[in-house]
Amino acid sequence: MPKNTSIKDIAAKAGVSLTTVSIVLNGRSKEMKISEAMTEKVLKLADKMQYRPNQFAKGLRTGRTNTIGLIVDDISNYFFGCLAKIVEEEADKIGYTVMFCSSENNDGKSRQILNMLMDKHMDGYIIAPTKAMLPELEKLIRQEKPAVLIDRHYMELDSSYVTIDNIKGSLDAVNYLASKGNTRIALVTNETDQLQMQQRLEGYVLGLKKNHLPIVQSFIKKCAFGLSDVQLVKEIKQFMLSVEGKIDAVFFTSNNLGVAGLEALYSLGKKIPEDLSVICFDDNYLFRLGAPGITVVSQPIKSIAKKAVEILMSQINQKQFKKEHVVLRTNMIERGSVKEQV
Amino acid sequence: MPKNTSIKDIAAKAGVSLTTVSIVLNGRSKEMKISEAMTEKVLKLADKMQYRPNQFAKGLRTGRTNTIGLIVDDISNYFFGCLAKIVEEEADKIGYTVMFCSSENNDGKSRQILNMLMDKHMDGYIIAPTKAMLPELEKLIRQEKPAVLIDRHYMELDSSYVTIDNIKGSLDAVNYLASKGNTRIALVTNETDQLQMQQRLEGYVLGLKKNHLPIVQSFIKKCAFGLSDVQLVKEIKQFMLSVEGKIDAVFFTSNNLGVAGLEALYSLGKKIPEDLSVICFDDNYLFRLGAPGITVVSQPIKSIAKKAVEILMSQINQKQFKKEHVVLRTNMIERGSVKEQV
DNA sequence: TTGAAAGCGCTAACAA
DNA sequence: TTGTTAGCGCTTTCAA
Repeated sequence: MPKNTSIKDIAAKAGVSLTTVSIVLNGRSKEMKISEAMTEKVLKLADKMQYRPNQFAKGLRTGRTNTIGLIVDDISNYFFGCLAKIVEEEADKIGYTVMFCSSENNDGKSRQILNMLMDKHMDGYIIAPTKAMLPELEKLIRQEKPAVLIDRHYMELDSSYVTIDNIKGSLDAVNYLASKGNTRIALVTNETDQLQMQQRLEGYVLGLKKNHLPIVQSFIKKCAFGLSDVQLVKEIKQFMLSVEGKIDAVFFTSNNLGVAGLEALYSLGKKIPEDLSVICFDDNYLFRLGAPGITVVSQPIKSIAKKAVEILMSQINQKQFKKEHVVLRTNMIERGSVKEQV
Repeated sequence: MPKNTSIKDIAAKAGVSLTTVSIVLNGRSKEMKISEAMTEKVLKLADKMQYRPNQFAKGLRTGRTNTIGLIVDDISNYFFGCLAKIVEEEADKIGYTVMFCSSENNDGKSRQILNMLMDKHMDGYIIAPTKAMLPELEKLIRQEKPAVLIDRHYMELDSSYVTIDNIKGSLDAVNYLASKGNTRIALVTNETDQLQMQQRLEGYVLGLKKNHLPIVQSFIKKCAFGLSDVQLVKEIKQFMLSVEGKIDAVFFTSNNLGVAGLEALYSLGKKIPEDLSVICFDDNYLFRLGAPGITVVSQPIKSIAKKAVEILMSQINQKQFKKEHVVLRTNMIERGSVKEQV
């Protein structure tokens, strides 16, 4: 293994000291009044010798890694995949790389990944939090490490976050359904204490009230978290059978519930929107096309990611540690899955 | 900032030397014949003092990071998203984290990301390569760094890889279409020198020949790489218009071409499969459901990811450096997008 | 069975 | 304007 060239090698070759080389390589020549000639010489040598700084040594000294840690539920989910892509794009623009972990909404894993990332000294963290990681999260905040929560946050945790107005989003969905004459609206959501899901439920209830529609408990299905796709479809199918003929619309509160829900509905031979109006929180390929396209409450994924990186960077670069709370608005995209009831 | 506890702190507290602590913490007590009592004491102390090893220092000494670098085209793509998820799962099982970068099939970015990851001393690399990164890739291979290419590889590069039998996959698709009586089969692929795409084209041509069908150049559309979604749809739309009435089936060679293609077809008011049979290489949410579901040549994503990690680990752990070439088989999933022509 | 000390490559305080 | 040196936290050789 031919050892990489180090700052020392360059210094030797150039006949100057380590310091000089270090200064030049860090672009502080001007500041430190290193001569043009010297600077030039070192730079050229570094280039010729293919110098690449050793990030361990650098990190050991400076504590910085130029790396952002990203924790999401599941990188293969449409929402989080798109989010990760933008985060990576934005990070790349400013010379950062991204290390990602999926929490899988699994308590055990949640607990350890944040520690794992902290061990690796991320410069900042973008996290879709789970309850299980709260203790670690508190530690992070206490140490004033740059961190931004996304998708949801915890009231008891004084952190920066970028979320969306979930209540308004759900409300929009119900209002829309109601405006088309749908009066018996079912909800399919997750059994969870995550804020965004609770808020989506809340918006649904609020929407029903505002439109003077009855709130029927048996129209609300809360699926357990962490079910396999197959199980999820099965659960939703059962639910759909239990409310057959009693409802005229169903509202899914996330894209993966929507995908599973559609599978359930198709397998029951339901026609959308003839037999049932469908609306979904979150977008997905499947909803964009498909016949019919599914009307959705779409999240501004790009803005969420950009804002999160932006806040993170301001925390990383300024020593002053400002906590920011950003709540973005959702956007209804009308497609063909809602029937105009007569 | 309260400094983290170091090995030194523990040594001081325990009244022993650094060495002893290091040995114990690395689980080499037995081997080094450290007394039970000593071991116990150090371990307890480490736990109580919340010791977490400094990865920089460790890396600086050992050169290892317990991190895998993953380079894909686009993390938000269905195929790569799923792949990334499994890679992360597998890596997690063995105490590794994953750092990912999207090449975006962009030459400039391709060239730099591998260097970026190498700077960060990944223990191994899983890479969907692009032509632009060939020089870096060669360097990697020359240095015998653990690396596995996925999805495609380069003949001129003697590396480990995990791919699928693209020719056979395409052949299956064409055979299937032909068996249903489709005789005028168009192809929508990318303009690229990537092996997998060339092989899919090759399989298509082979399929036509085997079934004694004519090869019509104007039935083959090669879309430029890196088009935006909107542009892609537009291009495919134009193509579809140019072959309107002349074809009875179309074969898309990747999931994102398929998604764009469906959008194009829907916007032209085409009914699938009545107006046109459709088949696609690669799966996607959209194809699984949707009315009708799209018949696809599906890739064994899980196996690809698992195998890649497995090979990587064997390279990382054994000093002996074995290159492996794995070619997995695709799997036709019949859905409703192919018409039985009469 | 344990300890002392060197050194991984870099930065920064201090000296010249 | 440039050089010397300490030290970041860890592993490992060598010595005791």
